[in-house]
Amino acid sequence: MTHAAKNPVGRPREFDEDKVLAAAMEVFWLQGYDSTSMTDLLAATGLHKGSLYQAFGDKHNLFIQALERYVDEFRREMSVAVDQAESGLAGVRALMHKGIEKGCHGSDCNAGCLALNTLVDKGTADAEVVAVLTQAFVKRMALFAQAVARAQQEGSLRSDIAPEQMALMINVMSMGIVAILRGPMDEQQATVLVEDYLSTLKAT
Amino acid sequence: MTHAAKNPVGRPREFDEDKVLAAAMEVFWLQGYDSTSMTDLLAATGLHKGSLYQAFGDKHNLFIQALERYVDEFRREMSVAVDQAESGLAGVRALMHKGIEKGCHGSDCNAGCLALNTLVDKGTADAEVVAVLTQAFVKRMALFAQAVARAQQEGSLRSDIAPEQMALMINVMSMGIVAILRGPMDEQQATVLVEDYLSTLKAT
DNA sequence: CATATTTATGACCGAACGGTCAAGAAAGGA
DNA sequence: TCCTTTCTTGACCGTTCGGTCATAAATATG
Repeated sequence: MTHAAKNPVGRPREFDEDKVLAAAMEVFWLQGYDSTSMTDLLAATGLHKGSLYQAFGDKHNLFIQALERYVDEFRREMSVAVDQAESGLAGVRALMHKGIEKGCHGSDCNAGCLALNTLVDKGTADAEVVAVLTQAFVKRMALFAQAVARAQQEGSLRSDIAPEQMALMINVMSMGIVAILRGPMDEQQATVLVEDYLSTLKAT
Repeated sequence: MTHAAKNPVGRPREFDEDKVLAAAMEVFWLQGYDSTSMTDLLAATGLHKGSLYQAFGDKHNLFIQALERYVDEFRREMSVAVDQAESGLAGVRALMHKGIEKGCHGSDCNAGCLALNTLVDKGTADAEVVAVLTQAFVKRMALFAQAVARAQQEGSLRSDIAPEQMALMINVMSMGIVAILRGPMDEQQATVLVEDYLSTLKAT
């Protein structure tokens, strides 16, 4: 029975919840969960301690919300990219490029992917994180599988591997690329790698 | 001028340095650097605070040594695996399997790879970590490239991609697999994925 | 205006952190 | 035996951590 009240009683918020969440997400993204202190978050959001806790709960809660925001935004971007593609193959390529682009976020261009960073960092230890990430993974897989299936129907990708399986493979390769972007590989090399990889998937 | 003295002056160590390092490595592996407290390390090693600090320096120093131990051991295992292989293709397969096996270490079978975990966690922020990991990466690449080159010469892997580039690609795929082993994928699925992937690399 | 309700502010808290160090114990050398 | 050196033990330290809460301020309602 919680309908959004238009004129809520009490002192109104002085901050934009989503802007705060975006700022928190950014910090978690760049620094990781453990390395991000409440002090960092307060500085980034501009809020004071009480306000942050009252609005978002504790640090872990805030992180979960920031992570959800991230995966939603990411999926939306990927969805747009694949929808704009003029072919299945172009869609697959766009998805992989979007991942690289996302991983090359920020000034140092090696922040990586918050979802992947979190997965590798926390593994299966954190149940709430697992829930968010698995759901995100399923949706992401659907995007990949759809693009792959289309490309196979168009005859541009080989058909000797089931679309779901190929989608998984491509997804995993994407994750590998994004992971290594954190270290010894740059964006350009990653792009080359994508093309090399796609060449192994093309129909003969 | 530091030749190892056979009868060093002073009270002798009561612990095996390498055993302690192995224990510390294990904890860092399972929990990650930030989530591992000195208390955890003391419990795992059985040492007391002063001894640990006196023998290994501070936490970061201990971690670097543990990481070095890890990558050395890993590389040795990979080297053995590839040397035992009866063909180039078998070597490549063995390398990928070794990575999975390593990633499925421990009871929960999802500890991942300490090197990869560290790369994703720290990125380029920690200079000493970067140094260790880049050197390890180079050596690892050499192993992969050698196996790939052999397989290409034997005609079992396609030759339209330069061995170094294909080695990089395989390496990245391996990393992706190990990364996702931390989450929604199990060892068996990973093995299937390896075969699917190798099928895309085989010479036609 | 009075009251109820919500938010803003920042002082404050206990716990845990990484790290230090003084005192005692165990060895070799003189 | 006594001294020097190294290692062991664990008490101790200052800092930072995540988190709480009392108070003040701002709005809607009556």
